[in-house]
Amino acid sequence: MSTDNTRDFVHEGYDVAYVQEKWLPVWDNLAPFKSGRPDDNRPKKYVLDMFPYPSGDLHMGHAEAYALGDVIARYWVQRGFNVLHPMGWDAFGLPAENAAIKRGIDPAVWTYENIAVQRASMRRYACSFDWDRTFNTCDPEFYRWNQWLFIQMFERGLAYRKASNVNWCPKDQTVLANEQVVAGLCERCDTPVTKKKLTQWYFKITDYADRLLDDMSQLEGNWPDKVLTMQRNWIGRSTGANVLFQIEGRDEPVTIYTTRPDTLYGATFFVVAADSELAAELAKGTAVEKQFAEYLEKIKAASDIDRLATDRPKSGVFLERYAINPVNGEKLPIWASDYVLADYGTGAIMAVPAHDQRDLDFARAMNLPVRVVVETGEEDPSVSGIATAGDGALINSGPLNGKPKDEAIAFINAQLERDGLGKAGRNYRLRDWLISRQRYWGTPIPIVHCESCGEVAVPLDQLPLKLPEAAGLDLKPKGTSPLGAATDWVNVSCPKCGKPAKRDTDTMDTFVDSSWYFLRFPSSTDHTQAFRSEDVNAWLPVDQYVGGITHAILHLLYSRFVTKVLRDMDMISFDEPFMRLLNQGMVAMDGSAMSKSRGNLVKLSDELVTHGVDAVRLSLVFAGPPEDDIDWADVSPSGSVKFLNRAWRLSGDISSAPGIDYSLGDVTLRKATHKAVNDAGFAVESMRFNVAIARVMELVNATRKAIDSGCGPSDPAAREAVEAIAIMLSLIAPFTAEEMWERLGHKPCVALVGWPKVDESLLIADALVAVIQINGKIKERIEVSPLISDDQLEISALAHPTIVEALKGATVTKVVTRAPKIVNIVISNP
RNA sequence: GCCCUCGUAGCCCAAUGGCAGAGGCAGAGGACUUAAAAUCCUCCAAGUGUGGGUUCGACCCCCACCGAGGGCACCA
Repeated sequence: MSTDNTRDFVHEGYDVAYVQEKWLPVWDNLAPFKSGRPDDNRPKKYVLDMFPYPSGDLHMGHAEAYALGDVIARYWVQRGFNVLHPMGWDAFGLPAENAAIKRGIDPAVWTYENIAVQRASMRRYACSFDWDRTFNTCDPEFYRWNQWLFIQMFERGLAYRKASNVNWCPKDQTVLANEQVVAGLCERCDTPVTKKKLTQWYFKITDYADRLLDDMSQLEGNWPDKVLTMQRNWIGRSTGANVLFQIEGRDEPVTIYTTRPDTLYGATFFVVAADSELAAELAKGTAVEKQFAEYLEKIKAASDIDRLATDRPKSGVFLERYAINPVNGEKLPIWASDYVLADYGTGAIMAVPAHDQRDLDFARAMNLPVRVVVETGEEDPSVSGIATAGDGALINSGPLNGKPKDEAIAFINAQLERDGLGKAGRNYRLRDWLISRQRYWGTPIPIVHCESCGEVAVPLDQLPLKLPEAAGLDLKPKGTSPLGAATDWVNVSCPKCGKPAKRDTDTMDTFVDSSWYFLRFPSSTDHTQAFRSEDVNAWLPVDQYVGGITHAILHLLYSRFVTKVLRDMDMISFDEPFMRLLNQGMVAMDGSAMSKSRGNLVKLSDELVTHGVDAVRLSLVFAGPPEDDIDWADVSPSGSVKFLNRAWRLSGDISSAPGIDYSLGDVTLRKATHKAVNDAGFAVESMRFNVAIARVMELVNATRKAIDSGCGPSDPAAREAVEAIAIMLSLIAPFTAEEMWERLGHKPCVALVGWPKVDESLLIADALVAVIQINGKIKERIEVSPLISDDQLEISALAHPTIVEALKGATVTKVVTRAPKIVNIVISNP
């Protein structure tokens, strides 16, 4: 027995600490959630919780997510499915490296220590994971397949290196993918991101933009709309046209992208991104070259955050050069400005101030002409200052005059294409995924740079390309990868020609690891390949994915991308990795997110000691809909303790023997049981876990009453009810459920006994109360058979004394009857 | 500025267009107890953010507004 006397539940309840210790070894031994048994004929389901970063022990957020994932996984096990519910660690990344620098130890040591702590906590938290399949991404046996994946990408032209102005986090001293920059700040440390010109590795996710967008139709209704919207916004597809403009004094024309080719006749000037090469070229040798250079310096100094402010006044420099509008030969003055982005489209635009607000703002600031070419019926933009973006008949537009927008676009696109001056095109906001990182604790990029052969992939039989030992390396962030200092590691002979060459010293973004880890679980013990296609195709796609909304774009978009690449390689047979997605809410305290600095941190370990594992799990799941945030101040773990004790006490009251024939039991209680089982199952399948728990609470209350003042403890219905309660509770409160099951005279595991079978005939109530309304207002209630017909109910309603009285002198215009629930009598005069 | 979601007892939350309350927390009273705790029983409370509309009937569907949260926001 426990000697801990700080707990508040010792009184009439069971000893939680003792029960927890009692069952863990039993479960270890029975391994109820092992999913790899070869003779297992059960249908398959794959339930996956996003794997954690091992930054310390588990916290309340983990506790909520894993409690929810567990309800789903355990439910499908009870329903007779062979459930794959694995767990692993997203073990590469900066926190380990930063901790290692601080303490002067190997990041691996810190990482593996934390993994051990988390794993032990997950066991004590009774997570239904299949531990046979676990892995850590920092293990060479995992990351060698990261390297394999990289080489597959490289060989297909989907991994490439280019020089570009990249996002740079000055604090972490590494580059970031676009997805890792949130509102101009580093997603990880909130430091303002700067730009740096670097040659880096990219994955060509833009090749998959259309499929990433279009395949979302498969996810509609099964993923939160919010996430789908965020991904759509992120990909940002637009349709329009690419149009060639000649530049005076330049041989080559310049292509611009526009979504409104119908407004070509309304172009009154031309703008190039000030930080583009084109701008520099056009400015060169002109009288304004110096002015341009000064402007460029000024805008380069401005941070991304400044640039993001939309109400910033427009600025720019007239380059004293001209572009020729291809449809009417007009000379358009060319300006350089920072309101045009160098890396979207071609970095050059035609400006149509009448119908584009940004162009209008610029025109007004620079005193440039405004020409209306779409008759929208709104006020003249040059007067109102508001560009008119709507549809209408084209004017001042030559052959387009009189046409509506869509027709004009089709016409002009065809004409441009015919004349070789342009054609319809699409553009995306999505950029290629920058995967190089200048840090130590990640997967080495398996490329050798050779002066004669260029970029050469490390031969597959030489994988894993292991990280050099951390000992002796300076891991401090300094803007270049620490791997560069590992001379013996860096200097190799070229795999192709054998001449001296150098390894790539960057490591991969850790999102590469998580972009395919879910494929590894079905065959994680196979060390000859990344995954066995037959196993992956048998288990995947993931039936239910559970994790935080923070990965709405990053991890989920990358995973979808890699899945499609592997599909194209014929290695897997599905397009989308995650069929259903649940984003659990956050756990807050007193109205704000928990944090040490706020002083409102609730320690999971403390809560577990005070209330027990089951009560914490129950509290988190019962607190509300899973996707809602939970305020720990609003939930009552001690209330959960009380409820669990109440349920547990029932199991000790039952005086019948196991195996008794339920059909002889009290019908009223049996009906309550079958309704609860039916409704709770439906609620779980609809992810309304809080409602499922309410149904179990109801049944506990009904059973208490039945035992105390109804059919009594020996009635078979009482046993049926309490056994059903134990089984349903096994999804949420596994210790209590197992303890109840044992007290009911059974052997473990309650987790495997199967969801109680619902007898449909017991779902029909004996008698119901039907409501009689007059003009929608309730006048009377009558007890009726659940099988009553509309006609019978209407007759009884109209014959009821109260109704007869109420209808005196009134004209009945209509009677609406919905047996067995309601009769509504519509009268015209009272 | 645009888009999405949500507003139900003191609080957290339920309710296929059909009796607004399932469940819990908090509160009140009672039983048991020498007393307290625990347990058991009973009770209490909103007319669904506001204003319109559709309907025999609206928390639910439609429109507008108010409030909260989230996403997007020089992407041509």
